[in-house]
Amino acid sequence: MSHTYEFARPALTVDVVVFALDEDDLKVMLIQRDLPPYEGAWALPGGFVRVEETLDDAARRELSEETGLRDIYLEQLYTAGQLDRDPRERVVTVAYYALVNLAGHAVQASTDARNAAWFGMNDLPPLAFDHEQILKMAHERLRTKVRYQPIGFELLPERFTLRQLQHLYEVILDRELDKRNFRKKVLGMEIVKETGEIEKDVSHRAARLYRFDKRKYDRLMKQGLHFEI
Amino acid sequence: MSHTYEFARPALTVDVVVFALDEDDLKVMLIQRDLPPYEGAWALPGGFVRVEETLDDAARRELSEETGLRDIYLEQLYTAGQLDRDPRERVVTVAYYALVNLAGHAVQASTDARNAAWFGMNDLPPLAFDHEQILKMAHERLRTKVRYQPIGFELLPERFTLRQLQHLYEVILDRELDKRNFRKKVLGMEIVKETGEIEKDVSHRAARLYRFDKRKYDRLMKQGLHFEI
DNA sequence: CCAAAAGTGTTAAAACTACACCCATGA
DNA sequence: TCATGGGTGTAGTTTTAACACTTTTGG
Repeated sequence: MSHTYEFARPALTVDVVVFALDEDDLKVMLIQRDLPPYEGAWALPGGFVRVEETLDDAARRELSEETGLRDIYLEQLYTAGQLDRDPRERVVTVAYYALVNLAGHAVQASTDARNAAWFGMNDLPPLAFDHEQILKMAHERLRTKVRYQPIGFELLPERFTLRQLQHLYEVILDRELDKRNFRKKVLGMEIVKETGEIEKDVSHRAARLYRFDKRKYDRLMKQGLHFEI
Repeated sequence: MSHTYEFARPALTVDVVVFALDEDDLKVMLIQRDLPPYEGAWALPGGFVRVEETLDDAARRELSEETGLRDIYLEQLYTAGQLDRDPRERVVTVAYYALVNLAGHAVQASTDARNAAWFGMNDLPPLAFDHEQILKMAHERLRTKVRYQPIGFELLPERFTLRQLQHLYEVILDRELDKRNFRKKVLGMEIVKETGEIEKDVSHRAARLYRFDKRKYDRLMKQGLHFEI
């Protein structure tokens, strides 16, 4: 069954930059293409938007189909519409970025008979289409947004140590932070809560585990809290 | 001539929120629709993206056709893809916002035989489609962005007084600023330059005219300046 | 007992806030 | 000469940045 329109229409796709955090690195999930164009090249997960689904739904569906990732933080980034971004025809893509914590979401990468894998941000292969550009924008957005919105917590397990949190900011902002000042600031904002538990299976003194207190954060925001790391 | 595709495709449009600044108010340009749906209702300027033009080009073209505005600051906002945002069929729209200075750009509103007019942000008519939502997002974006990016200057004439600049921030941020502190801060950042000229035709002491120094701003940014009002 | 990371305060410098008066100009 | 906004400095407070040692735990 085919569809006919009076005027030519661009095809519409979504692409998703999925970030995760490692002991030492910010990672991105990429997929190896098994069809032309760019056959064999690595690309962002994504695909065509169906006419009866929203953009967000399309992004989640593609992510789930191609990487097995589900129920993750997802946010629209921008829409790329250069004329020649796809050699086949005019394709406009709505780019998203997503944040996952590696521990919680098993990397059951290749569900769709495709090859999916995590790559370190400093160790990226050449990418298909304009995906390198999209990835750069996503990285930049993450860097700026993480400073004034508590989205970083999405990259951590539900319970985390302050060192993990600090490490997250250090990796994303790409600079070292002072341990005492960082803890003072985070604890002073009162948006993380002690769980009463401590780390397990570490070969040194175990750190306290905290939890992000979204309820409190929302309350403080309403009162005009200026969250900033 | 018609176009046929294997799968149904959403229509793709652009819509633009054009902001301008008044002596006392933030204004938006709206257009009265002369066709269904929402015939007679006010709406954001915008229209269909042609298959051979980029999204930015489409936004500029529509703006020029419908409002006569040209060569203005334009930035992509987000893409709205709810299923029912247009009663006719599935339409995905890429929303933009634009900033103009009222003095420099004659409001030659209705070129396209349409009715175009400026509305104060506190005096808006009901809007067609989801345009109220888009406008709200644009307003919010302007408020947040203006604080850490010098886009506000786009709303002023090339030469402006510090009071105009302060007024701009007061209107957008919706709070009063202290005159001395504001001037200290702006002048301290060294991103505005005295022109040597002063205001004309005012019935009180004439203020000095300044100019935004983009060259210097870019230089300072590279050195890691944290611009913030 | 060693290695590894947890946890903890103080001080100096910088940034921010609040605040009031005289000056220049045109009507 | 009056009304209108232009232009200017200081002091108290808050925020930030720099900095080092003791504690706990497992191996």
